[in-house]
Amino acid sequence: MEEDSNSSTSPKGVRVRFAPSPTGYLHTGGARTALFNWLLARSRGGSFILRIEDTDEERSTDESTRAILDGLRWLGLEWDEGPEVGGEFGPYFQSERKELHLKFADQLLKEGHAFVCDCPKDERSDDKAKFDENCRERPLSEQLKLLANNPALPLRLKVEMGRDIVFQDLIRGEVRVSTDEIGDIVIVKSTGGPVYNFSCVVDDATMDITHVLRGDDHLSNTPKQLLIYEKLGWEPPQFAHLPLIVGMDRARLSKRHGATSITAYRELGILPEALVNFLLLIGWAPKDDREEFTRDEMIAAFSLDGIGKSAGAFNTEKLFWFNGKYIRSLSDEEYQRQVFEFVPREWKKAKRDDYIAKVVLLFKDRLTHFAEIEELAWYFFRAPDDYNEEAWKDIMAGNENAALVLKEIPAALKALPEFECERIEKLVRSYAKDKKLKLKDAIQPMRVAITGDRFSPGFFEMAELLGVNEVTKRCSTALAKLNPDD
RNA sequence: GGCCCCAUCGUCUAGUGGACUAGGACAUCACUCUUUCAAGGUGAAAACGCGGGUUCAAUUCCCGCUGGGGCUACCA
Repeated sequence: MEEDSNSSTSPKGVRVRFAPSPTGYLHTGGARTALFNWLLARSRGGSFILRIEDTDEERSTDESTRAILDGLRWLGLEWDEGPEVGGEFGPYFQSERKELHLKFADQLLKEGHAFVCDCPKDERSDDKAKFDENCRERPLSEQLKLLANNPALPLRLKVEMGRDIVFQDLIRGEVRVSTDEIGDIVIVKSTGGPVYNFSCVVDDATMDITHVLRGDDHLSNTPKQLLIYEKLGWEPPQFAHLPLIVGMDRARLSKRHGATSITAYRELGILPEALVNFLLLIGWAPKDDREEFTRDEMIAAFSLDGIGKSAGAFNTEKLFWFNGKYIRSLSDEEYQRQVFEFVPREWKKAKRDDYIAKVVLLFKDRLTHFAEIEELAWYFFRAPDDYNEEAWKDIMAGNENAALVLKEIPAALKALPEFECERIEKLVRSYAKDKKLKLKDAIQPMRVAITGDRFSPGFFEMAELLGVNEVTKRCSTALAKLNPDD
């Protein structure tokens, strides 16, 4: 693929847009499209424009608009023009541009490129090339009369049959479609509202958009839009169609593949940097083997020729891996601050913040996302009320030293002048040595007693945090279960 | 159904007409570190969908098939 540096790129640089319809939350595919647009603008010193396509009054909601703006900001994809920031090409809500769209539709009608169509609604849908020529060839005066009598009539574009519409897609290469497949497309609905493809063209053109970078699902819209540009006598922008993001089963991304909205990842405790880095690598690859990119690095490395043609699967495991990396790269303070948002309310009620801060730090390299903290660290806030069956069998019931360890070590720990990590370690190590036990055999029973299972952060740090009373209490609870007769 | 698009390890991908014994990453497995689990380190296993061409040579170019996907609205 050639980098285009040709005539259609205006001297002020590229102008790209992300144009979501506010009918739901910002979803994964949309976020990736926004990211690539943003990257193209930033890497070429151009502008990234946000336009909200809210012409579907039934489905558009303010709440969705809110969610989309929030989502983009959270991802760090700031727009140069659009809602809340303004710009000289506004308004940036498509619904507010209706008059403009209709003005150009009217122009097309007057120029004979469009016509009032009174064919029954479903008659044209099947065979586009065959239809009643009546309405198409009617003189303008008659059409206007028709419209005056019945305003609920759509406007169609007059499309010559048997023509090939050809364009160079920056990602796909040459795309060719026959007008036989297109037909006389509707540009204004019988409700009087402009149709998506028409609004889109008018907006892109009047907003001076140079590159339309959008999902593959729009590929078949492009020839239709090109026809509209042609009839309007406008120079079309460059087009680039991004391959879609699919689920691991290659089907369209949907709820059953897990989270699809950006908000959901935010709520799981995914860092925006991780999500962006991950999204970047679906459909785009750098010239080298790098995988981790800061914003500046990705801006520097990005170019359209690194974009592939085939759909990519959204692999949540890799996202989690990226996120773990990004979590570990946070400073301790920043990590604590962020994970604190995910700490359950009961923990905050039960324990002081500095205790919680120390606890969460023990899990910094164990988390793949912040929301995991609850299921990993709960035993720092309450004693286990049961023990994992396997763990109990292997480590407690199946270990003749368990009872001894659970009785003697806590007793010794109580005698410590200061219940602190290094002293605990020293004591436990020398105890194990005296009894000719492996350190593991001394520690694992206590770990099970404390956590209910065989995994946890380092024992000595954990013990220090819990305090001598809690440690001895949990050990004797376990001991009581192990030796019910005592 | 019609039209269109796509096709390298399970997944994201690199790559080229001969340097490919096809590279990297996630996941997997093993080893290592180690008080367990992680994290870290080392290593292993793992792919050019099939069939025809073109060519001295094809994963790379062409055609067909198969598979997957998209579009097929007076939705956006």
